[in-house]
Amino acid sequence: MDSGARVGRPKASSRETLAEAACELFLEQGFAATSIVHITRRAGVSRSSFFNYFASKSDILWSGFDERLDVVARSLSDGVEVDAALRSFAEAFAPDSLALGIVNAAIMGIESDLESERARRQLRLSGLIADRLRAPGDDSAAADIDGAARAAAIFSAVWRWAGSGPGTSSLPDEVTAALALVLPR
Amino acid sequence: MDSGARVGRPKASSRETLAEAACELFLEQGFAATSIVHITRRAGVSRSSFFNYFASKSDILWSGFDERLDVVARSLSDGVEVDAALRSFAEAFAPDSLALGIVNAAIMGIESDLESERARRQLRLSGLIADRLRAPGDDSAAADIDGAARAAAIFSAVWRWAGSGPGTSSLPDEVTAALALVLPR
DNA sequence: CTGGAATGTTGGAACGCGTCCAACAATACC
DNA sequence: GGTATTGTTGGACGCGTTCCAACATTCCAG
Repeated sequence: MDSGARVGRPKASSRETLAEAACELFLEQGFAATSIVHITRRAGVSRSSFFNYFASKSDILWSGFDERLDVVARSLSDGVEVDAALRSFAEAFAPDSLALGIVNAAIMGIESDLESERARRQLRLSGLIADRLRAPGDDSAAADIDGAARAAAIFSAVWRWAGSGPGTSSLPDEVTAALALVLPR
Repeated sequence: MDSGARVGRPKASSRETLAEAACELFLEQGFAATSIVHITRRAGVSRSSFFNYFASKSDILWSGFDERLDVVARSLSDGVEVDAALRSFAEAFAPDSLALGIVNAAIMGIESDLESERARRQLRLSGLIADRLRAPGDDSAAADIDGAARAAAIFSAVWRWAGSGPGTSSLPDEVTAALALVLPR
């Protein structure tokens, strides 16, 4: 558990610096019109450095979410109960760039990008849950369907929570409410 | 119902020609390693012409599927019953580039692309169904969840059908079986 | 103090996708 | 033959993304 860097050249930037610069620009000129050069210029680093911090442009919005999703993936493959794993996802998720993007999707002009990226993650979560739910010897689509329903509940909750402005509602509450709507088999 | 072109320069190619050339190359060298220039060269046209036939590279695989999905979208917004609309989707869907891609996903190296593109469409269908299902005055996540479950059933059926090799199973049967697994509310 | 070893930054090249456009080619109709 | 129509072509452009070699900054061991 190293708290500070010990050796080597210290970082000249950080994810936060870049994400902040990026979000400002997204709000000012939109996502598509903001190039990576733009972002790095405002953050005071070179274009090459960007990819030391984010794997792609959309990663700026999704990296926090993805970290949480990775934790859920591990929990699920470690045998944690599905609903427990999903609820723990909600508890540790803080308002971040993604929430900002959801609220200001129209201003940033990212409705379509947001949908694509959401879709990928929702399907991923769906598959993770289905794998955990699949009964041995049952190769039917039942697990896929249940997984999709639960994943949809989670994402619907996140969107509702982000859309109503952070603080107005609690994500764990939204998740619990949505999961309660999933029909038990 | 115009059967033949009347006026103007006749087409030098066709979607089929391009799709065939593309699929051959995808099988030979993989999807990522096959550039659009590659495809058009084999098809005997110029690179510019490609975009007269397909909107993107992945469109080669998905255009047939998307056409069917557009029909479903229209049916749903025209008031057709959800299950009827979904079943009619299955009836008119023929083995095409997409089915080929699903079966040979590993050879083509498109597992990840296939997942992304599938995710987008599945979420789209999910939303279409949810909009049709949403009861007036109910702004809960219930419709989203039901939509996701049904969309998952459809896509699960398509994948099973394509994966088992066309001819082995019938897509309408797969769809009916999968829809039967969706729990009624 | 000196010289690695470790870590990070930088600029540039390269590639492919997707968009746009003006020039050109082939067809049907008058 | 002229002309409107439809399609093709080549080229240019911007962007995201990958790769890499050169360089900079820090720590630590001798």
